[in-house]
Amino acid sequence: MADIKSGVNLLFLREEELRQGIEMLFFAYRDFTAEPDVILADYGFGRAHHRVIYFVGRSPGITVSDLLATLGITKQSLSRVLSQLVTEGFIIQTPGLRDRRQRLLELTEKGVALERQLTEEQRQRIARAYREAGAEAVQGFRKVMLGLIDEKDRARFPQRLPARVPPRGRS
Amino acid sequence: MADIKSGVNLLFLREEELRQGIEMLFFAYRDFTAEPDVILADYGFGRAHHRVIYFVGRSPGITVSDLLATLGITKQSLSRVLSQLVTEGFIIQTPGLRDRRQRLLELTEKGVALERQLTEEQRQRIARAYREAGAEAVQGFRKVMLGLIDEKDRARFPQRLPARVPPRGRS
DNA sequence: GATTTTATGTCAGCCATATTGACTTATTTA
DNA sequence: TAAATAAGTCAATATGGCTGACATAAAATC
Repeated sequence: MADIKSGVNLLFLREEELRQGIEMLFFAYRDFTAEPDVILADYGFGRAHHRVIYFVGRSPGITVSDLLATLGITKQSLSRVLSQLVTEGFIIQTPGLRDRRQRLLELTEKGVALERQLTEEQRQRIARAYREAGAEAVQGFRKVMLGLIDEKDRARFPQRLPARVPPRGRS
Repeated sequence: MADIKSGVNLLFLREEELRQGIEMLFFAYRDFTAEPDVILADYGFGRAHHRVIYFVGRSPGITVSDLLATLGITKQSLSRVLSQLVTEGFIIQTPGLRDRRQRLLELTEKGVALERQLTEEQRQRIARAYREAGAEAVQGFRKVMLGLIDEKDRARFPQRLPARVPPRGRS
């Protein structure tokens, strides 16, 4: 009887633990995106604009194809948002040197400023959470998060020394 | 010079680490919601339906107000989704006993079955990530995630022994 | 007992973001 | 030269949010 009861209890705890995991992801993502949304509204932009600005800022000179793959949306969806950002001077497109079909994307100064403004609060939120949790907890956080992410995207997260493309490779 | 260089390096690592944090959240959330979406499409439902089914399943007998607060949307937004789920027999509403203005929400058998089907993959994804990362990492993950979540929502995540409302309190 | 507040629901319209499908243009590759 | 690729566009559609205004029933308060 004690065995059964404890077995049930373990199952319950496990179920509860997994559900909490699901919900933590939901609430964290929600709260995490809420703050930039307020700023974006001032510009008449939405969350989609933020994502584009973020990833272009992250990888200056990124191609449209790569950006599409990163965002996981269709080019038609990207089109509106991207052309808006280009028209309003937050992003510039320059033809690729090796392949002139490509249009490499970069933030303008204005774009960099907006990216900073948008991401700053998120950066602070993460920094605070990391600081309060401690280095060991951060390692655990990374480990679990990587396990949650599809295998194909894990390569985006090198443990150390990202060996990234040098900033502003062209020009 | 060594000091400056190492200071810059530290800043760079910190920046890189924070950006990876932002991105892990983005990709984890995206991959996490992708699988249920496929199933939902079979029913003509969207992600919003999933969230309603999930939280009603999580707290049987929840009031509409509480559900709204949990989801963080307006009643007009909830309305479409909820009435669809009620009409199609996934959720039943029963008047509150103490306050007959309330309409307490519960999953039907059909609703429970769908909830299981939808959440099962997510549960497995979390379970796998937890298992592979280990108990210590999971503690770190929880710590950081809680730090990312707005203070007002942290009470949803008791460390142990949730002391939840007994399932099916009424009837 | 009358009035106010609360819980819920509904109608209408608007906006952002995503989708699919079809087609175009320029450039590179085979 | 022909085929494949990178990027863009037009059109139609779906989903999921939003605001505002109004309605009903029940509870709480004066």
